Amino acid sequence: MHAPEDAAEQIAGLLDGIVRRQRRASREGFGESVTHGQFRVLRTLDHAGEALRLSELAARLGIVPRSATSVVDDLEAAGLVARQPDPHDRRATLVDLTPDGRKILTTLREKRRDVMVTQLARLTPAEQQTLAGLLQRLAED
Amino acid sequence: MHAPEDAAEQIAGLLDGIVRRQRRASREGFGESVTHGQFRVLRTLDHAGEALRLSELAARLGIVPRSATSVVDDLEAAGLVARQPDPHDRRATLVDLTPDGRKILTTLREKRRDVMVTQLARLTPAEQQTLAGLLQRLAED
DNA sequence: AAGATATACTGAGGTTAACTCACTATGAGT
DNA sequence: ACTCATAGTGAGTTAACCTCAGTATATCTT
Repeated sequence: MHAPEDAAEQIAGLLDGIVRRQRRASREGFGESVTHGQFRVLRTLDHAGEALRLSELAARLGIVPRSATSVVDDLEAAGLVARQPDPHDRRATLVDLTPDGRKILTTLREKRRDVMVTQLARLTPAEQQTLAGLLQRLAED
Repeated sequence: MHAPEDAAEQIAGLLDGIVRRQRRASREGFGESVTHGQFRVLRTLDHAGEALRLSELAARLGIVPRSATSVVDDLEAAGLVARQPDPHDRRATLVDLTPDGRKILTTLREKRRDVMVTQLARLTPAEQQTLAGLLQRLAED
């Protein structure tokens, strides 16, 4: 009747479904404040711990620079990041979190954590550990 | 400097990144033929093993019925699914795979499997098993 | 010191995959 | 017969990407 799925397909499907639901939940959780894409930028900048070139930011996000421009535009308009010229290269722009951006990131992280925690509660801490480890290896470039 | 991420956030980030890359890869693999959303419809219909009402299809995909209408429109235009009136309810429409749809699904599955297999090769079969099990539990409704 | 080539960003415009709101047709409950 | 709910769709919007072309600046070559 219908073809069987092997392990690879099954995992692909599961990942897809989980992320889909997770993303919807955080969209609702974030409300008006910030989109998922904007959140990713904030998170990346915070993780970097310093101002990043727009192109470097794009690379870390896995998107093309042109796409990063737009997200940064919106975040800048909202006052959550700031652009400044790169002193070493007048073509480049450095992007950094503003204090407001840093503040909101903390809130968003908590909200997202709440969402995940509900789902993750089905696993024991040890299992979560295992999962994180396996995913880490899948995620390696 | 930057706030620490706990396990939940870390897992959320990893899932997000993996799916992002996986989706890009299958977009390239699928080429012109079929989009990811269309693939999901084909897969769901095949998995159901029978014609589904549009609303039921939407529910299984986790999208609102209106969104399913559009995807089905495109698939129908491509001859991969067919709509037929539900004999028991004249408001409803049943959607089913056509032979062409079934055929293309097989091809796409293989392509997607190829993509996943590359990534998954970093894990042993036993680890894949473990991962599938953990994800399964996360995915439960 | 020019000239060619490469890099950094952005304007314009397109696609996918969702969404809401409002409408029509039909079914079900009182 | 009237009301209310359900099934699908037209119209229009949003987020998150993309490509292609253009301008400004940097770097390399001769």
